[in-house]
Order: sequence, then C-alpha cells, then structure tokens
Amino acid sequence: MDILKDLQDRGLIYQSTDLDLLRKRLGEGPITLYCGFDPTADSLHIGHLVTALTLRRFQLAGHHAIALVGGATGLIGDPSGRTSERTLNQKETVEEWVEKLKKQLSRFIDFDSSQNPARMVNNYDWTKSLDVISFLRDVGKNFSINNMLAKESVSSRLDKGISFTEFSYMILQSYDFFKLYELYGCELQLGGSDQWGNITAGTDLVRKMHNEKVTVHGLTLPLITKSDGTKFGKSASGAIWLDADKTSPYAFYQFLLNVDDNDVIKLLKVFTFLTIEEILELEQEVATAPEKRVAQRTLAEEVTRLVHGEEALQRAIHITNSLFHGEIRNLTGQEITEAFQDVPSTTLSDQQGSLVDALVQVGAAKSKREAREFISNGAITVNDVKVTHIATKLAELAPLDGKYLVIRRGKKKYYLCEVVA
RNA sequence: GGAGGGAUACCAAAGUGGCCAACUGGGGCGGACUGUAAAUCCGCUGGCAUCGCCUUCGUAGGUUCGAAUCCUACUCCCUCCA
Repeated sequence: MDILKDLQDRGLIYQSTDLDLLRKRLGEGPITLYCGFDPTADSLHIGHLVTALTLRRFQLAGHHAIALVGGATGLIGDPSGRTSERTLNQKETVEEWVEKLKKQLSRFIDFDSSQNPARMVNNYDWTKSLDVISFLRDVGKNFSINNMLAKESVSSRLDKGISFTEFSYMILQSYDFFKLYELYGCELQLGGSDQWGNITAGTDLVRKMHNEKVTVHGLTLPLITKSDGTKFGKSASGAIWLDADKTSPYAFYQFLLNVDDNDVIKLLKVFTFLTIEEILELEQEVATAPEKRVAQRTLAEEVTRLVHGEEALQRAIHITNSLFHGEIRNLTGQEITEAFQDVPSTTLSDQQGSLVDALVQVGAAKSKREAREFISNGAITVNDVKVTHIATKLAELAPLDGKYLVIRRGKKKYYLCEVVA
C-alpha cells in the first residue's frame, strides 16, 4: 500500500521535506518514524488524534512507529503557535501527565503486537543526563542563532518577548530526532503544522551531525478546520478531551454526531480507518439523504470506539437512544445511573421541596428566577413529562424507580436528581 | 510637562436629575420549524418575591425629597501638543 498516496487522499499532508525522496525511501522498505507529544495537560485532546492516528496509519502499513512523550520538552515549553510565554509546570505534575499520555497513546498505537510493535520513548531519558558543556559544544554548535531567529515560532515572539528557555526548545526537539536516529534509525518525524520549524531544525541537525551524509525526513499535518474557518475540536464547554473523566464517552460521541454536513467527510478521512471508497459512498449518502446523518453516525461510532472502546461506545449509543428516541420511563433504576453518570446530578433530601429549588440545586438554572422562566417557557421536562406549573412540588413528579428525576432542559441538556427520604 | 475625551450589565453602545433594572446590536439561553442541522421567526437575559422589595452604571465621599445623570477627590484608559 502506498502510504503517502493514502495520506494525500485524506488531505493529511501539509508540508514536507523532499517528498519524492521520501517516497523513494518508503519504496525501499519499512521506515522508522516518530511523533512527539508534550505533556502540557493531563490528557490529549481530539486534535492530538490527527497525528497519533497518522502514526498508526504508518504502523499499519508496516512501518516502525515511535511515540515520544516529552518528559523533558514538557518541562521547557514549546513557543510554537503561542503568542506569549508559557508558565512552567511543576516537575511532579509533568511526570504525572507523562504517565497519563502514555496510557492514552497505547489506545491508538499498538505497542504489544508480535509482528511490528511500536515503541514508546520519553525524551527525558536522554536529556536528563546531558551536561551543559557537552550540550553547548556538541549540539549547540550546530545551530545558528540567525536561523533560529528566523523561525516563525521565535520571530513572532520577538516583539512580545521570549525567554531563553523557550527559545532553546527547538534545540531539544532537534536533539530528540538525532537521538532517535542514533538509537533506532528513525528517519522521519511527523507533527502538526505548527511543528514545521522544529522538525526542519531536527532534520538539519541530524544531517550536520553526520557531516551532510545522511538525509532524514519531515512531514507536517494540516490543522483541521471546520467549513466556517474555525478550528475543529472545541465545543461550547471547551476542548474535547480523550480522557473519559474529562469528556465523557457520551459527550464525545455526541460531539462527533453533531458535526456539520460540510465537515463530516473531511473528518471521516482524517479520523477513521475507513477506506477512501467507503468514505466516498458516505459522501453520496450525505448528498442524497442528509437527514439520515449516516456519515455522522459512522464518524461518531468509529472514533468513539477507537478512543473509548466498544463497551463505552455501546453505552453512548444506548444513552443517545433513550434520550433522543426512546422513553426514559422505560429505563430501570440501574440503567438510569449508568446512562446519566456523565450528566450533572444531585441528591435531594426534601421530598416536599419545589421543582424550582431542585433546578437551581442541580445546576439547570442559575437562579430561582431563571428556573421559573424555564418552567413557564416550557423548557423543563421531568421524566418525559413537560412541567409548566411554577409551583410544582417534587412529590407530584412520580420519580422513576421511586427516586430518580430525570430533568431535561431545552432539547438536549440533562440533569439527574436522586430523591432520598 | 501641557490640552482634551472617556470609564454603563457577558461584549459593543445609548442614556446626561424622577417615566431607568437602564434604548439598541452582538453573544448566550429558551420556544416554534427541522435532521439532536443550517437559515428564519418569537421570547428571555441582576437577585429575591404574592402587588412589591433589594443590589447595580470606574472607586470614595457630597448636593437633592429623589442621581447612571450634578459637585469634589482618587484610580485607570484614549487622543492631541511638547
């Protein structure tokens, strides 16, 4: 399989070093490649999936993938794409995040396969023991300040200011590439479009360290944008995380299910392993029967399964069905706790309390006034029954399984109240 | 250093003694329509409550029966001249 053609068909190639040379090299046999992930948060988000899955595409095509977590670079801070200096994170925090990222990456990249297992590395391992003198003599000598200043990540910060720490970032990342070439014969680095400067700095370093006799390659992937020009991956409530505790599988599934018709095909190409042919069929489906949203459903299922597993996917579908197409009343108490574990909930002790107070307590309304407004607007449904009387008491609402009140506000916001004696 | 202009609710922007909880636009939220869409239309958008009450218009005081509106001081921002 021609991996480069597949990536091109999917719109996944943005910038590259000599593409013909890379194609030639790939034709000669499996290549070792790497992509780095810096621990800047306790979880990856949906944007990281683009590069992580591309790494997997290479692995599936028989190439040797290395996933690097930036235990060292995460302590320094990449200036790329940032308009201001980062605040340094605590060492312990970064260590913790490294572990979390490692765990997440193993969901998409196969480190245990018997034929072609991928490798996980942490650049802290070879950076921690680097002493200043050898770093400056052996590595630093290969970097020209003039060149470094010209890089977008640095030049864009010269007016606003940049610390020496962040300025040096690209040297560390370049050293990673060099180190991986030495250790594992790694010849290709993948990254997001903002990584171009760091990647070329790396290919340059490897070449210089070998007296211009070695060529390694770099590839960047495009930033995924929506048809309205904005960045993909942000919901009203913030980033879409891969950590189930930060973005529930249900919310994750819903996010993808709700993508615009104009974006869904592009996203299928980027985020799924469906063949281009299969995706083109779905494109037809969008054109002829958009209301069925087959493409969106496919996208949501494929990616949720990939990130959270089959079981979580089924749960997300089940919740979706009962919330949007089924009857909540049909659910058992156990199913309710399961279905609404991702939804804001609260426990009410006063069965004689008013619905208005309950709405405020569960967070469905910011104030009693707003709660009353929602009720009189017909925005509030409790256990499938629309409530329109402001003075409604909890006791009148017939809890499911004797204790659950499933409150819906508007069309798709849910809250769960458990009433205890 | 000198001269002038401004600070209003999430943002923008009216209001210049009582009719102001404060025009209007955007955003947000809710409703109708729909495909859990887009577009469109309608409503709400300080808090508590049974008429009504309480807290808000940069900060702190003052004048007045009554102030976002007038006066004083302070803080911050902008423009122009040096």
